[in-house]
Amino acid sequence: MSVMPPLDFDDHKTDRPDAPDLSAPPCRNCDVVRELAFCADLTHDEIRRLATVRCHAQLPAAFSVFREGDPADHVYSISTGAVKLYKLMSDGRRQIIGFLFSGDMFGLGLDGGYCYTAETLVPTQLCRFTHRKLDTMMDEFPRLERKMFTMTVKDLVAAQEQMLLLGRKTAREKVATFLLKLSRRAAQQGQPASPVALPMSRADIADYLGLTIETVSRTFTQLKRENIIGLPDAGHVVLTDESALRELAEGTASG
Amino acid sequence: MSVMPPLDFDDHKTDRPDAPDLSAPPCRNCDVVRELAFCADLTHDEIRRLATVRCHAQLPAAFSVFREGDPADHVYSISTGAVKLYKLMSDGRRQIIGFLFSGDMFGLGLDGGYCYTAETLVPTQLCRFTHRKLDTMMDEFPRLERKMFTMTVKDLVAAQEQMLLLGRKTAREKVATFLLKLSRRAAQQGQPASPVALPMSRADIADYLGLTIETVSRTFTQLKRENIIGLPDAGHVVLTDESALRELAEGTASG
DNA sequence: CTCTTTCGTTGATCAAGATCAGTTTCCCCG
DNA sequence: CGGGGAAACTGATCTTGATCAACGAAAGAG
Repeated sequence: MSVMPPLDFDDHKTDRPDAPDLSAPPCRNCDVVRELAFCADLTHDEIRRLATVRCHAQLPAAFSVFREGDPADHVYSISTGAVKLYKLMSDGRRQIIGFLFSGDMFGLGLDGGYCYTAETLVPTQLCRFTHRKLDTMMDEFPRLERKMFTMTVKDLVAAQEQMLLLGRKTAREKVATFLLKLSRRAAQQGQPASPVALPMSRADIADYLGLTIETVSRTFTQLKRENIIGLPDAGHVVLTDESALRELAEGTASG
Repeated sequence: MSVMPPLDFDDHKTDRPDAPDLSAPPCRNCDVVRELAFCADLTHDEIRRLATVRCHAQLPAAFSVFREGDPADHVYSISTGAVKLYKLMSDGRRQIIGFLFSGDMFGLGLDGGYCYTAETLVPTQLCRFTHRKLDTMMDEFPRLERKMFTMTVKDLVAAQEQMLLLGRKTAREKVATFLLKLSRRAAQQGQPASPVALPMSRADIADYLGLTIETVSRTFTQLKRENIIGLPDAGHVVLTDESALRELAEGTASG
């Protein structure tokens, strides 16, 4: 169920953190997502200050950024790419907590250890900050704290929405909700809303929706037969009938 | 499934908000939970300032504080009592997002409307603040914002834990996890950890755990037969074998 | 105190989705 | 281009928890 990534956390740690070529340009890679990321709302000077404590990294796909239980020293922001967060039970059951994209932040939590594992889905550029320095920055720049607070509230609202999905929706409703959410997110990022890309595997989708791989697969083909979606290949979905999908997602569907 | 409360929101609004007898003593009712509530960490003077914009209320049981979709004007903090937060689907399916107790805060969210309904479980004393004034206070007292931020991160971590429960745990595991959580929370509030009180109905528990009333009831009696818990009455549970419960909750149990 | 209503428990049956068991498709790599 | 392996798809069967139905017990109204 949970395959080890090609490189482990320690390699990662020793490989790149303070590599000189990465810390040079002040948030150059972030320009594109400035509007969304937690460093939005800051002035040019504030971003320059923030850049002095950040550390940039380019990671390959299927790479573990950190694991559940690791000492929680850093907070991350995604410049480009995609990340999944998940929790594991001792017998291997897995729940994916979220799929994250450009501008998303992760790594916040209680003291004493990350409460989920973070793994890249595709080659990903990350911005990393130590908790300690970020706390200092928040003291200096109230707008930074406010923005991070707001983003955390948004995450909480999304988590509550996901509780409704996991606890009360049927398989069809779960898949429909998932596809719409991905589509909206893609649009928000300036990507096409309809042939929506699925950078994650069927197993990932299943573990995100509280289903099995088989049920996800069956539901996809079922929706395709009903001409609600199209499946040009396993990694892309065409939202042929978005209104049907919306009705399905809310549980308002007839059939 | 969702019965209307005895009094509606408008009654509440017109009945008490700025009633003189409620705004007089500066957080007298909060003294007991000062350590936990979001106004912890503040100096005496800061609390005095905060008290000038707060509004206290005593609500009966089964009272709607606000409903999903209502304009989100206020943030609430529980002085004493218990509250449930839930989301509804159009066909009546319900997901309880959380059970809240003394010191807990609710009402944060996106602009434009509460994304859940808040209803008292028992007679409850609440502290109410307008978003606007609370924002002003946060600007003045960075410690206040920091505390609210921290509490929101905690809520998020709890929500992620609940996603694992809803998506991947069995009925037995769900119930075991729920009882342990309640017990720990009771202990933290200075109440006995073992004959733990269940201020909510079986329907509430079911809608919190993504189960039906019948399954919750059957699981309780099953655990009772196995001498893992005791059920003196419907509203109390004795944690007879806490370690068995812990194993069950983590999915480590043998049987 | 009794009637009524709601809530909780229990039993019988059902069905959505899980599990088990292949088969097909798509990549990746030689 | 062809072979190996992983990922996705599909079919058959099973199981958990849902649904349907009934009953008992506690709580609230008159």
